[in-house]
Amino acid sequence: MSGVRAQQKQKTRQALIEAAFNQLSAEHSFSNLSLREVAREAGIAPTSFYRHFKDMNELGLTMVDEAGLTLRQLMRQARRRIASGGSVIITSVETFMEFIDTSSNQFRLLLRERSGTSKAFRAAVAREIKHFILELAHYLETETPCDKHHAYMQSEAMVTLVFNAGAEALDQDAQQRAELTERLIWQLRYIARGANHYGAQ
Amino acid sequence: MSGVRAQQKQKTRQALIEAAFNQLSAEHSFSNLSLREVAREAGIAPTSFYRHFKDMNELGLTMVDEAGLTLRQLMRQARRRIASGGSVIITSVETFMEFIDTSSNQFRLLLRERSGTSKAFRAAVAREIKHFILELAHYLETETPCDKHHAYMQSEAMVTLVFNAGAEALDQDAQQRAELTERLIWQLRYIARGANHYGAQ
DNA sequence: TATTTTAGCGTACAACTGTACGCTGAAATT
DNA sequence: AATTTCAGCGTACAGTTGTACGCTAAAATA
Repeated sequence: MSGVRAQQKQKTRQALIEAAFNQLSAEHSFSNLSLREVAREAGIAPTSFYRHFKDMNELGLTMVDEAGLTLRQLMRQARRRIASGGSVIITSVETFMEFIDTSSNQFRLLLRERSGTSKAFRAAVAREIKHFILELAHYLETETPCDKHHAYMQSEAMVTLVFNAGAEALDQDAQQRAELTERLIWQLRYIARGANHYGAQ
Repeated sequence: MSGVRAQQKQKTRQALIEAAFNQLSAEHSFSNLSLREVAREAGIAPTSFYRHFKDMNELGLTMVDEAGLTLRQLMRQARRRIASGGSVIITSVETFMEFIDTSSNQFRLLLRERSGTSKAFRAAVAREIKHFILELAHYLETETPCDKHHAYMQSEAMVTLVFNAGAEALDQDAQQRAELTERLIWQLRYIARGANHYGAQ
């Protein structure tokens, strides 16, 4: 097992995924990508693409999974920072902004396919975001005086705002981002305050 | 002035715009549209398209303007309902959900191009949304005990949540929408509460 | 060692795209 | 009435797309 052959296959499969991510940008979305372009950048013949994916859709879903994984790893790291004494809101926001900065194409994929033309894509992204919401909701439920239902709604609102701020940040310079982040933090405070008021148990 | 000729030109121009809107759907975004398909549906030859728009981009920007106009008109109507004694939050949310229901393709355009591949599109959509935020912020500033800066942040957060809920509603049935709307209303209450606390003057 | 499996290639093709170019007939202008 | 303007058309072309098909060489298996 894991012979030379399977190893090489895995390698070009990954090359395809990376080629696709590389071609994403502010001006290029996944649905604009062509199978041929991706294959070209990955250094294989167009027809060899099919040895790895049934079609571009399958590649895309794999990419969504990968982006979700990256995000989850980053947030796990954030939780560690929080556990060792950081502010929840500020640490989470900082971590998310880091994700947007260092993995902007992965974020762009999630952002765009969330409202894209493939139901499967939309569902996949929604699933990733839901993970997120549930994790945060769990935290809020155990660490703040907020009942389960309100914790969920609070979490949902917060994740929505953070995600959206991330989208805006993509087009902004450092100065604008700083202002955006500051507003975002206030807005998260509003929600925390309101939820703790209505949802106190 | 307004001769037979100019009138006919205006008519086919509108036919192009409507053809393009008709071709938008859950599975078809603006960037998937082809000039030829749009021209075909509008009943003109592909090359005649250029008599009306420089390219598809110009058509798209016109469509964004039109969608923004529709939305603004709807919200003006909502303000009238509020003035005659309705709840601000509930009336606004209901009006927005109505927009999504009756003009789903116009909403889809705004939703997708907000994070699309054309900077001009993104800016155009951002402008429409900013209108919205400023209007609501003005209302909050005059009608609630909240200073200017906090009124703006509150408004921004609220519009973001409403817009995002609209996006989710697109894929949902009546039952799910009702639940979503209920959550949304709670979330808006959180924000109102929190903003009034931190921003009270 | 002999056989089977398979990642990757090259060729080929039909479908579609945007758009350049020149024509036409009717409306508008003179 | 003579002239100009111009919305819309048809033809044409080069470029790109996805993918069907059959081949090859090397790795895996027997």
